Amino acid sequence: MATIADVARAAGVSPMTVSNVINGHPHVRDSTRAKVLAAMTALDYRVNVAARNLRRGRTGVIGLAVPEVNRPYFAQFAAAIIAAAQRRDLRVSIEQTGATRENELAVLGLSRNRLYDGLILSTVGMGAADTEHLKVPYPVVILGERIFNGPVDHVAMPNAGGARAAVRHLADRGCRRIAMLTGVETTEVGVSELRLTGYRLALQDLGLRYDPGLVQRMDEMSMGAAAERVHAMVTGGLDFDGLFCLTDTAAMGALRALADLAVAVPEDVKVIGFDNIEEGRFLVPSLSTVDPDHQAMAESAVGLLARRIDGGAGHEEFVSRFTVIARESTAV
Amino acid sequence: MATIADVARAAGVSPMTVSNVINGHPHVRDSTRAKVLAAMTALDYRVNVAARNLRRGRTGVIGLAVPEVNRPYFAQFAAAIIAAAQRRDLRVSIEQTGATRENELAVLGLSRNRLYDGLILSTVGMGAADTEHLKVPYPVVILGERIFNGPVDHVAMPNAGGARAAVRHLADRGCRRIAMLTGVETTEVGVSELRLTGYRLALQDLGLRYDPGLVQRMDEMSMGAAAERVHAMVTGGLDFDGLFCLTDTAAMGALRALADLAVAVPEDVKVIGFDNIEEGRFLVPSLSTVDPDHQAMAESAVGLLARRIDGGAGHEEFVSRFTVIARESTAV
DNA sequence: TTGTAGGCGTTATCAC
DNA sequence: GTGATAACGCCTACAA
Repeated sequence: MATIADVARAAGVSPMTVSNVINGHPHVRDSTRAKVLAAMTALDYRVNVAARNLRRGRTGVIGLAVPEVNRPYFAQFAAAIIAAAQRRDLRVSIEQTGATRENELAVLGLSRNRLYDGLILSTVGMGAADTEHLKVPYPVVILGERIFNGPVDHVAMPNAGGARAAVRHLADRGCRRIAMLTGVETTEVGVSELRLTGYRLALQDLGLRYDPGLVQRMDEMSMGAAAERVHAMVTGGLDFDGLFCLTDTAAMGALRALADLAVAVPEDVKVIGFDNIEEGRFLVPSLSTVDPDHQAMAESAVGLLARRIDGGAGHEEFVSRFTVIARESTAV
Repeated sequence: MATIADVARAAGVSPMTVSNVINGHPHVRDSTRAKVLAAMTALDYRVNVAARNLRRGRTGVIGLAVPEVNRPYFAQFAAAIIAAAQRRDLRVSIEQTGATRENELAVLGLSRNRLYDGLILSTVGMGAADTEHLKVPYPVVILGERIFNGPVDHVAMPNAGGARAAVRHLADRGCRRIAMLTGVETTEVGVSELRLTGYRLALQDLGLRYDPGLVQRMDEMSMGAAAERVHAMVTGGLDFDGLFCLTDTAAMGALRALADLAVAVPEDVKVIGFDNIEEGRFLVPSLSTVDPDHQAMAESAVGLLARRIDGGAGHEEFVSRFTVIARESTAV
């Protein structure tokens, strides 16, 4: 529990000099530096981050708010964010919002207590009407579509474009009755709606009729819910030969349900997901998907936030590129 | 950026009274409280956490160091920890160690900067020889076996017991040549060794001969590495009818490799994992596993840490119960 | 019930 | 190249 003052006393210098040594200031005589370093070692000195934060007005911590870390996609994203932050000497504190609007707003409020230097917020429940809430006195990067015109940076996925490509991929492999497994209509520009837009655009491209019966909405994007829904679709006699799932996680559930019902994938139904979670490669059959390049998104989110923390102005938007990854679940 | 002083001025009271209102002290006249609250709202006052931390000597943040959040098991665990911490008004900052000894030690050092009130450390790379490093001036809960006699609490999994039960489960279903997919020998009491102990004990119980050739060690516990290794085992002509995988993640890779080689699961080889990750239920075939009750472990880890933060003494150890979950991969 | 004084540990400023 | 001073915003003790 030694303080700078203790070290200064031991080294026979002033606290300020110790501080200068700690912070690598150039104008310190080598012999002085040596004395100070020796004293620091002897006393096992550690900086008190709270005091430094108070003085500097910064915490060195950024917040990351995601629905739940225990979802492969967000886990992957969180891992990438933490790694990117580490490279910039920032620590990451994670908040779980459960994908609800209230919790997303609560996180914005929390951070106003200067807990974090900045916040990366994955918006799922919030909508355009909540733009006001984004007017907070610290940098925010929204992970999601440009829902808001507020004073925030955005890191977006190519939702519509990726979905469009996924559906085209199914059609290229011969599918004509392509179903989509998506979420409930939350906000007009939520992930579900954007990917649904891509789905519809693809159908148009292909000259296929849009059949609302093929669009299946689920309350919750879990493997279990997806499995149940697909089960119901098949036993209910819905006719489809392709299935585009909103997320890979949902696709995992779908694959399981199809296996239960002895519907062969890809022979009877071809399945494609979205996110490229690591697990997809190892499923049986392995899962075709849209890869939105998390790495680039994470790097960009942290980069934008860091720039803003350092006083950068102007609101930027980053949209990652995507790739369609063809695996067994859509093989011909 | 209003401070307590600003609020006090606006409300016509002293800063101390504002502080009392903020912290819910009882002896404040209602009318005074009302005035203060009004001023706080008007000025949009937010406490400065850095200042409060400095004064209180606490940060309200606990560190959670895991190899990587992007591994289903640790993601699940992290989610549970964060939820448990949230219930106690603690925030969780995550560090990724990559399962290396150096990084685990580095995290211990980091936290000495009073960044966290306490630390939950998942030890993988550290061994008994590192006990010294655990002597840090803040509470630590080790997630892992009682490797150390140091001044720390432990939250342990029933590694040996769970492994023993898993192997017995395979034998009960008719397996006689049971292979184990495990990690490299790191520490004498690492997860790999403990579960291997369970494996050997089970063989003894069953009167089966221990065949070192059936114990397959991998450098890295990933799906990809496991798939490769199992591929090599089969194409190399290794004779086995049961496979106990160190983790469910490894088992996912194993299942994939077996499918590639047209080895039927469970008919030709039965497979069981360890961890009960959520995905296991949805694999094809669904994965039998040992469930170590993460929920209880997480709750207990945060509970122990919170108690220590609040000054509790004495080193406790919590070992969770386990259950063997039988699914398709070990069906008869 | 409310207010005053002081210090938590660090660092920016500016003088020497 | 080094150091004195002051301040970051809050809260514990004590006084009124």
